[in-house]
Amino acid sequence: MQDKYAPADIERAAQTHWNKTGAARAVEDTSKPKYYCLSMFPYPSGKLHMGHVRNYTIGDVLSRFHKMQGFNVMQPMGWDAFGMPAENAALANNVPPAGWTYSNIDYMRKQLQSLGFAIDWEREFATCTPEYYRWEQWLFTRLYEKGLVYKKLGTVNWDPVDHTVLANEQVIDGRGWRSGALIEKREIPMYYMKITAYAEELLTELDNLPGWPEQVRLMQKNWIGKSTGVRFAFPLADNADEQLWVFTTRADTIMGVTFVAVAAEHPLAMRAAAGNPELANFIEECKKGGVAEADIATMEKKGMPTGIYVSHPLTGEQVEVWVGNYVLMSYGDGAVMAVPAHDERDFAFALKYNLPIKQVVAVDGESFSDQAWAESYADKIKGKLVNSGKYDGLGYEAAVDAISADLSAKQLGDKKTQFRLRDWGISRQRYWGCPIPIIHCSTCGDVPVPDDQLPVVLPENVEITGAGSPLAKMPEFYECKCPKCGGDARRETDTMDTFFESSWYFLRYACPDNTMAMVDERVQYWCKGGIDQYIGGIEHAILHLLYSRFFTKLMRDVGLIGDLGEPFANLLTQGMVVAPTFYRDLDGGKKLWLNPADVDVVTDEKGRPTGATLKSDGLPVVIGGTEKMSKSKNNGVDPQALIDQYGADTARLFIMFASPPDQSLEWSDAGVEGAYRFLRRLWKTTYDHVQAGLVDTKFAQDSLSTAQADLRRKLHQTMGKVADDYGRRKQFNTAIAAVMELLNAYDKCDLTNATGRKLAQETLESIALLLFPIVPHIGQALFAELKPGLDAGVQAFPKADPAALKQDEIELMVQVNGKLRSSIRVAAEADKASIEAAALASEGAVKFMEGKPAKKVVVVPGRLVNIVV
RNA sequence: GCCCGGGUGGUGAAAUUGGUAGACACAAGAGACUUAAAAUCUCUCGGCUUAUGGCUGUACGGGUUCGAUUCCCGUCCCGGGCACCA
Repeated sequence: MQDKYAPADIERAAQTHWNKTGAARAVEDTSKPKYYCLSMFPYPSGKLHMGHVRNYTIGDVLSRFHKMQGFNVMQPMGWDAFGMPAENAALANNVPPAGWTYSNIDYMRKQLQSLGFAIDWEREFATCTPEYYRWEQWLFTRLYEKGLVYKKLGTVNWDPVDHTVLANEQVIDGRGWRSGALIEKREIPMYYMKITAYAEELLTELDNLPGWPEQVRLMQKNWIGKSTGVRFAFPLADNADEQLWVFTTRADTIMGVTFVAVAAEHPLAMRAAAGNPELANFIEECKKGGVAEADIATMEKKGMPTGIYVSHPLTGEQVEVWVGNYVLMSYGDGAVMAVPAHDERDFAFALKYNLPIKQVVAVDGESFSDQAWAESYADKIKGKLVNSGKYDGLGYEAAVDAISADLSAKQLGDKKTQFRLRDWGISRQRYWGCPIPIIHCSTCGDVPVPDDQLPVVLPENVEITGAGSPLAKMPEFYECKCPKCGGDARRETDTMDTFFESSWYFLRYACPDNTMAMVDERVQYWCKGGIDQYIGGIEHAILHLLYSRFFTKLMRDVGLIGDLGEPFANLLTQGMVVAPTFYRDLDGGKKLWLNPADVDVVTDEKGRPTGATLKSDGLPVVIGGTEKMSKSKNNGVDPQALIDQYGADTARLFIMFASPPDQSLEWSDAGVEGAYRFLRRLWKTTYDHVQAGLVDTKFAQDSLSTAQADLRRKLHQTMGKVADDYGRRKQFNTAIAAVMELLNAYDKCDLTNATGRKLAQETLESIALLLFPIVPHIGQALFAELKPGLDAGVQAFPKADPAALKQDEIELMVQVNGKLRSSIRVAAEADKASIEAAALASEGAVKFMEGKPAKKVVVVPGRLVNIVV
């Protein structure tokens, strides 16, 4: 055995061994329970970042642990290869997106392999290849025929200078990121997936996902946003045949309506604007800015009257229609009733424009008094109706029932269930994505590309200019014949949202080699009951996970995957790896983001940052917020240096030890040294034992000294704890801490006699196996030294021996009035009365009871005694 | 703005079901070994204090309880998502 821990050597040897034995190869085998362990596949952005290392180490620990527990494990890997960064790189460096992507994949694959993950590389694929995306084109045409894909107008960010559609990320403070031009909203035709048809199932099935974090289920539930309310109409004052429809969850307040607000794009607004230049200007103003909801929701609420009046459906009273910049055309009917007395936003709006405020709900008879009252009252309280004619005195539910019944009788409305969830617009006016398989024919309309003409292959020789859609400038791509009539036609030049690819890749891993079908029966083996563990960033809690659930249901209903309806049985959402951001302001409001590795942070004596300078020029830079590591903020930390210097095991150990997986992790280099030191110490400890000679582990429990029995108890407690931490709690930091404690105890224990050496052998063998899932290379090497010829990865995970766990005497804490005052040692099986007596007699208890009698004594078995005086 | 999380020593964190707050580490300081350095080992390490003890302390303000980092109400701050970043 080498006396020094040499990670480079043992990692190379272990990886060679695993490759040679096909250790990570997954083959269907019905004799064992399967364990499909999936980590979210990476976007090939260039090189691995810390978030990847964290994500894939978690997956690897769970995979290796379950393999040792007897499962047939599959851990695949692939590439989410379409996306904007490839086009950005093309613009910046004049490299073709395909070439850029494939070379990134090659580099990142090597990095993943150097980390020693037990990945079945024979299942690898990239989503940008026709072999992959042809199947989603095929599915798209099936869904189009079923009516689950349809075309309608959608609103996008339009850059009027570059004449191009921008992603929300490319709109910075309302301006285009390259042109600096003020962004406008523009409506263009797009294809939509009818996810709302599955809203109810996507919602109810959340209750059948006990393996998902409550947090994620709640976020999805709120996102789908089922609400029951009333949809009703205001007839137009000058033409009762025409109606303005709205939806409300507060139909009880309908008698308090003092105006109606519509979106700028609403037909009524457009009509009113025709003869009203001022209003037309206002509507134009509403079109300024991007489409991101966060921006719309935080901007100043503005409005303007249209001069159009509608009749209140119950009172016939005239109510004016306003245009409001906060009303979204894409929600419901693009119009809302306004009840300033009972809605915060309406209240603020009414105050600003001097509109009437009419209280119609009261709690405990309180009546509207002043502005402050209304602010605290609005939107919060349901009570009894007042000022509402025949509805006075009714509570919320009775009022909604009565009002909706009256509306229904007049055929002006009814109760309705509404979802916040909107259909999924999938058209992108970009190049590096999957072409939408539709052909536009002037006589036949939109025609899906027939199966025998699939795939529609994305051309790879392309010029990226940043202005307009590249495919729309390539006649050799878009000129085609109509599959129906054979006449000249134009191919769709939009590509699909890249969420399309990531919504089904996990099913394709079961059968990546199938050239005849999207998926096959192997999905039934690997995905039965759902993928056993899915691991990925919490930032995907809503969109990616919801789309994947939706796709699974779509594919089920197309008959592709049997009755599989939910893709992920267990979900672990890892926290973000975050890092500080640094920038310098450039001309035109742009920012130059600087990598933390290139910046020196200046701190005060308390360790608080006071400023930062760029290493290369020593001049100050601005410290931004601490945010998730991302390409756009240039705050990613490259793990490669860490791997090169210390080896994969140290990198894996450190990142697992730094914090529990679901917590966000602020990156810092400090502590890496400690992880390395621990591995070195473990190596040295094992080396010392091996040098003294290997022994067997057969000995009688009662031949151990008290100290040795204590160590052996700790060893077997640690086995239970680590298995529980890996399997149930998924808290790897505490598992590592427990092994560190064990090694500390080992060092302090005298193990020089014959039994002691056997206990040493037992302890070191166990530690190698306990840590194997986290640090497999050193685990493999140490176990092979301790048990020559044996392979750590195929051993059963250590299991605690009940005889070792037995304890005669235990320590209990003694509190007086809830404060810790002393401790007592009692027999493990001592009864309550004798524990109470011992506690009352203890020195600390006597002192702090000050002679007063005990009013009450609480005994918590195995923990403490609390004496109340 | 809305939805979801989080806030514990100088730092990362632990406390699993309401029961010993700070395990395990990092950093720092002191010492041993060494010609010296590195490595290694030992000790100290929340704050205050009249120090073998006592008081206090888990963002802040309240509450429930014999007992609260944990449960409830309110406030502040930080992070994630908000439908075209992935």
